[in-house]
Amino acid sequence: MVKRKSYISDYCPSARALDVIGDWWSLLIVRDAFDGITRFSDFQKNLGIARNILSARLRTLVDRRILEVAPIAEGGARQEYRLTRMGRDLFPVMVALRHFGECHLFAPDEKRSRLVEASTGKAVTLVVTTEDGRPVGASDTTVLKVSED
Amino acid sequence: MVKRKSYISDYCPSARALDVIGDWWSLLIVRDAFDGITRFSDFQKNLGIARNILSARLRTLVDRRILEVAPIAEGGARQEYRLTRMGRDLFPVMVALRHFGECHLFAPDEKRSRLVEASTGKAVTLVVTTEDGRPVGASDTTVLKVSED
DNA sequence: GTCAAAAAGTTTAAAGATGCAACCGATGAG
DNA sequence: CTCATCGGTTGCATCTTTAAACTTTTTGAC
Repeated sequence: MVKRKSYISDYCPSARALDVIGDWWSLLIVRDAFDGITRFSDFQKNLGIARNILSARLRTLVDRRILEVAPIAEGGARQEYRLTRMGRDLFPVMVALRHFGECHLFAPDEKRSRLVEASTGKAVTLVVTTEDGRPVGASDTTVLKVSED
Repeated sequence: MVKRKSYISDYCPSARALDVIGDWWSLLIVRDAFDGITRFSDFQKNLGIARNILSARLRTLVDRRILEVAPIAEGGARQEYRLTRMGRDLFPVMVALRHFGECHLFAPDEKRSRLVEASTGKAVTLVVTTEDGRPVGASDTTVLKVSED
């Protein structure tokens, strides 16, 4: 979609992820999809995005298997956009962004929406851990360059 | 930086976060900063970004308190860009993106870089949990619209 | 100390992306 | 049958990004 130097994303998983959902609108569309929005015009109204751009973004998100299109069930021939399995796997990314926003981008007394567990109403957050479950911070970690799996 | 309808990010923490680091280059710069890069020309070489854009992005990242500028220690008058406390708090976002990339954007046998705990070499990952530590998935959660803190 | 090269930008013109409004064909409501 | 709505597409004006040239300090080599 956007023409860029692709050598950046050769080996780095974060860069490849950004290649897929790194432009301004894509993640907002995904956020709305997590909120249950499925229709073209609902995305459009909610985001205030230009229609041609929304159309292009939805197309590339479908191409990249983040969303899938299906005809709406009840009789009609209209379509709806839903997150694929892969799209739903962006959930931690959304939670991480939300958490960052909550911590740093709101005045203490400012109104905001909150993400909670549906059954208990408890706040949802996230932790970075090693594979055996111990929490780690940025400074405890290092990136191994280009290793075989 | 980019002119957008700002009513999108009125109350949603994810949208505000995207407002700050949601454009293509900013998160890549932050990723490099996590990798220890501090100098203008190192960012430029590593990313292949146009210099004027890098200059603009660094400036806005500094304005938004993600990065800070300081003169380089050893005698010189050159500057270096470092993550602030707030910038380091983007770590979970980077890990989430990296994890998504690793799971979905590489062929099984393809070479890639990996994020590990420095002291043990164990893989680093992340979990979405409730405040009391139980893991939850996207479908277990719901967003409460605009609530007072 | 001098000269050359690199660092860290700024400027400018062309190419590409985005936003806006108008238009269009297919449904669906009455 | 007629009209409004949905889900787009097309064309045009505007804004952004890029690439490449040009400054101005700062290093480094001799």
